[in-house]
Amino acid sequence: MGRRKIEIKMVKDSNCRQVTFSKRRTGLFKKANELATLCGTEVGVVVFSPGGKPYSFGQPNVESIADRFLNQDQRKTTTTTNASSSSKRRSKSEAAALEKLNQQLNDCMNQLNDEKLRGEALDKGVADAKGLFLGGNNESKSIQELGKTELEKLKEALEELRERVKERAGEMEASSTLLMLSNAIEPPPKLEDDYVKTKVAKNV
Amino acid sequence: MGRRKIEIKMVKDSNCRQVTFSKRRTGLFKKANELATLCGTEVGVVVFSPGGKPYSFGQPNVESIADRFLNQDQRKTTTTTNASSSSKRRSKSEAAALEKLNQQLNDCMNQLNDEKLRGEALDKGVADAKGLFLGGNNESKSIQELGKTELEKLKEALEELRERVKERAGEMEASSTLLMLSNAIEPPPKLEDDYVKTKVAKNV
DNA sequence: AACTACTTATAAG
DNA sequence: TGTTATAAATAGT
Repeated sequence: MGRRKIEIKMVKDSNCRQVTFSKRRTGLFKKANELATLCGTEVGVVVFSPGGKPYSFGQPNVESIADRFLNQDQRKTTTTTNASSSSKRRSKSEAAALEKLNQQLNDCMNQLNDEKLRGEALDKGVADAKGLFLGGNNESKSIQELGKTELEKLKEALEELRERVKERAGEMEASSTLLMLSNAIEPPPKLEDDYVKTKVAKNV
Repeated sequence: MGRRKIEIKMVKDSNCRQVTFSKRRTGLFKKANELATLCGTEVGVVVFSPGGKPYSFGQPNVESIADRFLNQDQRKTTTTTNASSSSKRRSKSEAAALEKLNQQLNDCMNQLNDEKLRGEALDKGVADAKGLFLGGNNESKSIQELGKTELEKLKEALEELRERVKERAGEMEASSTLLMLSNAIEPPPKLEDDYVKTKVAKNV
């Protein structure tokens, strides 16, 4: 949200870090207040500055939030997010907290696994797509995998390309690429072939 | 930050309120996490939903934040803490286990986030690749984005395709697709064109 | 500390 | 739940 995108990593320069801390603490408290107001809920936030000084926001006040949270009723289901632990109240609830964290970790790892599998599938798809154009030695297979609708689209797209070639016959990459296409598929007469090679040489 | 500016007042419709709560709780926790990460500081947030359900975020965990805050902040309580503030007597091993789980969950969620971003990038890449082939009206731009090396590869790939066409002149999809290619780029004489259309009709 | 150009969050659909 | 137009937060100055 600033002049540039930043990575969410520890800010190295301690001066910048202090500035960032101030700005973002203000923003965080503002958000907390809006949430409490809009939804009529209790919200508590505690932050320690890089120098160790405590800052807090609370609706109605931090202490009551902390107490309510720490002493919360065991009947309720506590949902925690991210780097958090949960409920309190002697060892009984601690066991529950551990169990719940465990469950969250489990869920998270499952999701991570799913995402990884999806990523791999996409990698493969991208590789195939590249192969189809630039690629290797499985063209007919790939082409055969295209559906009829896709073949139609391909045809249309290439017809449009042909028009472009006409329009901009003397231009750069696009044109010479299409000449190459033409050359590769329907070898032109010898002289034409040489002409094409000359054109291509400019761009390759 | 939405389609319209809203007043920061209690949202009347309880359904909308619940939606707003969910979105903004997510946003608040994200901000809290960013602050903690960017500045290397401890941050704790506790929120109760309109239904009274507690949610929390904590770096490293809410309880330690709460304890640190309640025990250190002398401004409001001169007397030492009572029942509510003391989780110091939690056993060392439990604290360590909790901390470790928290760290694992944190790591896992960061990885998950990375994977999701990567997956989105790949999705976009695949979509672009499809557009390049089947696509719309930005062919020349896309082709111009190909580097010289890629143009070389494209040329080689297409030359190999031409060979295949020769070899398997009468065969199915691959061949007719290539005939379409040819047709699209270098329109054959009328009679040839009709022939091609007949061939294509079998497969489209 | 104030200013914006940009990113991010989110209200509405 | 996912999308999009717009408001808001904020990084660099």
